[in-house]
Amino acid sequence: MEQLGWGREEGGWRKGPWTAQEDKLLLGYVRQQGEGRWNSVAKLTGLKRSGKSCRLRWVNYLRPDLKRGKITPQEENVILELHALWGNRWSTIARSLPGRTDNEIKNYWRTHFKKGKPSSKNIERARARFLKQRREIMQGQHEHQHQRGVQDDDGAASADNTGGGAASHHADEATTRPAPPPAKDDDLAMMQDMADIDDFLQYHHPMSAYFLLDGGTSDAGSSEEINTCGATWGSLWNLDDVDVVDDVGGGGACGWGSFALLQDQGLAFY
DNA sequence: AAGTCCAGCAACCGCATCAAG
DNA sequence: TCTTGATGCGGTTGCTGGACT
Repeated sequence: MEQLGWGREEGGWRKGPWTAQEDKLLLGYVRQQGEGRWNSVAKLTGLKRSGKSCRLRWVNYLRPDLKRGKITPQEENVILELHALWGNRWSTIARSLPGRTDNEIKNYWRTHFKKGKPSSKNIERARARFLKQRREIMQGQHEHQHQRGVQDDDGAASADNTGGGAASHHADEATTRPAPPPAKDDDLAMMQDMADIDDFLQYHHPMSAYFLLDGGTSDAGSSEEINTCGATWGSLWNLDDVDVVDDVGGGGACGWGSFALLQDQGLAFY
């Protein structure tokens, strides 16, 4: 049944499901020309698809680094928590899940959570919990730096081994990490929270913050890495009370014990 | 076996943003 | 500065296949 021209040509452009032949043409184009300039795909390949359609097909289906298969529970946790922070910013969330597309995550959310679960209460709780932890850690670090005082003045490099190292790391990642969600509405307080969270994660938890396992070049899709990251997010978010936090790291270093542990395991994060 | 319902997924649409001219 | 085209993003729609009656 053909509704709304589904599977037909409209205005010179084909619409509807892609055929294997069309996929082949598009793949060939990307191999030769690289991503981008989608509007020239039709000219160069004879494909009767709009640039938009080509881009979408590539991003959501043909990209070689896409991770197939069901969303894992760990990924689901990440989706839940990031959605609690960012709302429907699917592309931002997707950047934290290598091999997953915004469309996939959006669909997953709609089918699994849209119908009232988890409750917005839980989302709020997760966010509040995180912000609380963040404040404590920031405070702890501030005190730590204060104690060190100016005695480190001669060694900016030495400072870089702690916070500075993270800072340089931070700078390096600036080009690849997801950009902080842009202000789109007037909920400035929330946006401030989100920006804080973003910066905070970047500094203090660069690995799990966005994993930043470059979907295009790394083996990010391996379930092992995903699971590991998920576990870290679990430790980040599932600290149901601050007692646990205190047990791990004496306040300031809370929860990040798992981070060190993962690094000890020789896992490469960047 | 046939019909219905619904979850999951693929794809389209409209709008926003950005860069080049 | 304005216009225009390309690209990105989020919302929505439509198809498919499996589960259920």
